[in-house]
Amino acid sequence: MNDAAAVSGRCIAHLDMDAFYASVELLRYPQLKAQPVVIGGRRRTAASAKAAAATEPPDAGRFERLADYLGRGVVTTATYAAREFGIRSGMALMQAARLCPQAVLLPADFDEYRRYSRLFKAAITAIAPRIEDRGIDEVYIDFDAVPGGAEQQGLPLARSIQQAVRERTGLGCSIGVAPNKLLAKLASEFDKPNGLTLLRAEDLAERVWPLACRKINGIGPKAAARLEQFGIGTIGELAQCERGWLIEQFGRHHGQWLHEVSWGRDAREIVTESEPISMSCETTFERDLHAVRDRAELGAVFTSLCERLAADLSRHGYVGRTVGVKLRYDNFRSLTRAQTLKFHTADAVVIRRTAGLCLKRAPLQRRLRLLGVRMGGLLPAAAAGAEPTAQELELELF
DNA sequence: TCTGGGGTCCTAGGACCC
DNA sequence: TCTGGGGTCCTAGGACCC
Repeated sequence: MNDAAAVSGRCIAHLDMDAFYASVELLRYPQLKAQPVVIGGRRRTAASAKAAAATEPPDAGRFERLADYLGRGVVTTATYAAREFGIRSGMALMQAARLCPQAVLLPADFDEYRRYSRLFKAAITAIAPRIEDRGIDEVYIDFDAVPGGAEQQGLPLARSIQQAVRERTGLGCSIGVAPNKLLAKLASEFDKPNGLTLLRAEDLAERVWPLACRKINGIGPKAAARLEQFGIGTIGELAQCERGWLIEQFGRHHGQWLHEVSWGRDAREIVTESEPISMSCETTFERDLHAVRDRAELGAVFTSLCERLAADLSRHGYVGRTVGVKLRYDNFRSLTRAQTLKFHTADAVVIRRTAGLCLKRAPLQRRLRLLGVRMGGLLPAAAAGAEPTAQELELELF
């Protein structure tokens, strides 16, 4: 059935910024270019960002002199020089520090990354207006929406976008061009950094089948491990499995999907607009807290999470009706509790009250390392019904 | 060597209604 | 008194992604 898409010959690109956060930092601190740089740990506050800008990344930023600072942070990203030492994103900072004590540690500055994110996306849409946002550092681009965009298999258009991004931001990116999103995403990784890769349906056996299944967007560590148990390591090996057998092993939906992607088939459209489903705020404590012994501290954090969430909702113009909490215990096990209200709201007091009721339903004997608050069932505030009366609130919450 | 924060989507079971 | 299905909503957990 996906042959129709293949015949119609869509032309889709996936653009991925090269080592995005690290590259933004190197724009500010070019003297760090050859050095191992790790980004992670505490977020940069407005004050510390100002200090950082004034002082340049100080030698005090080196791991070996920051033992107290590393806390429970993880590596958000690392420059290619740091990766040489085995440092990977997601790794505990403590471990990264052991691998490369002389690395420079920079706190993440998401405001700055978002600013560059807007810049590079604007550079793209000035040339190709139909893009699908896939987070801070990547997009899909509909080449068919650009007159002549699919000519020469999209190569000239991809080049001009790559050039425009560099001129506008000083940053490099890699682009994959293919007949669908699945293949475009794979292709953008083929030649990083500054890559430009065309991948045609007929290249499947030669270029895609040798890759590990894990390379497919949607096959994570768990699925990859299960496939490995059956001796399926590559996408080609996956493609040799019978559809029926995959469905038996992985369920109707997932099994069918595994079969489709192994043959490079993907009919998903470019989605240019979407509304958020949920918003949340969570924090990991510097040390594990106990519900009774650290009651005051925990309560203060809880309230401030609810206030931040309420502010985020209002700032973006949303209300929601399912309030939830998330806990992570000292043994790293997580749990969630949720409650759906009869009305939509973005009110901090209502959120705090409802989240409090959720929290009461969770076991609180163990110490906690993380607390989070979430609002689901979002609706644009303008589209929501009337605020509940005091009486309705009373009924539901008190 | 212990493991961030912000999301989406899927599944499964139970409640409830027709 | 005992019995059907189907549909929708809600909750909880888990996989996955950036």
